[in-house]
Amino acid sequence: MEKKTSDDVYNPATAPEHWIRAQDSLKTRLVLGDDFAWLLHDDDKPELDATVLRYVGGVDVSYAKEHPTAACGALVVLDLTTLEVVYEDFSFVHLNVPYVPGFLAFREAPVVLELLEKMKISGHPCYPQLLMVDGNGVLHPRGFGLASHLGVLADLPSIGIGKNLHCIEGLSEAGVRQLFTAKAELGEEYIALHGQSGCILGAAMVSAQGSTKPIYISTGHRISLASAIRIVKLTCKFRVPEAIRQADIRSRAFLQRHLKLCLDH
DNA sequence: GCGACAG
DNA sequence: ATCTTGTCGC
Repeated sequence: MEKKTSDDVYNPATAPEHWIRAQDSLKTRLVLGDDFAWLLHDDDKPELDATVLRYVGGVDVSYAKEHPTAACGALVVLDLTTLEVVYEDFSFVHLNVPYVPGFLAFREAPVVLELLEKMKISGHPCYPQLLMVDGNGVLHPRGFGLASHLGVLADLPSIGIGKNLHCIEGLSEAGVRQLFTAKAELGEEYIALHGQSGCILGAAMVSAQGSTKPIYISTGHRISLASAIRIVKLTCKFRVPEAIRQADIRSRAFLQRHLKLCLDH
């Protein structure tokens, strides 16, 4: 039988302080600069034997309104040369942990880590060299959002993508809009997000032609913001980078299929 | 005190 | 996050 661990039980009275300690502990392992062996395809590459980034992972978790505890985690892998999906896997689970702003990882990370571990031990040749995450990295109240959490625990370079701004350190959508109108004439396609302390937390970028709403990019783990921005540009067919977009679309479809099958039985 | 708050 | 058809525009 399944054994309940402390992770399975959500105690609203103790969870916040427990979670903060866990985030602070994991954060000691966070690497903010480029720390990977591969190159980007458009890099100058004098080393002919160097590996080029090819397999980009995307993860997401979907939910169904009528079943509040039901969730579907998805892991997809894209071939960067074609932006086609070369691997997909899903996991239907029941979540006991609620969404609490600032603590998304405690709800969504376990199912994603399970999918990554399953692929890794299978020895699949397309195991991702980089992970793109639906949620922020260091653009987070304690500098350790879902993308950083997953990057550290999976020991993978990771990029955080927010579709909405998590307003911390005085950041606001209105402020971002103003910066964009000011920088638009300079041909800048993204703007740096400066915290009150002056450090750069991430970037806002208008990633698609017809879109005015930016996405919010931040370092997850083992990658610089500059490299993260380059990779996001390489993977955006639409506003949301393709790896995350495919994980989102396919996890939603899988969840609906799964729920429909449950009704028949 | 009040509102805001990644997914 | 979740639900959802048509419809406006290039």
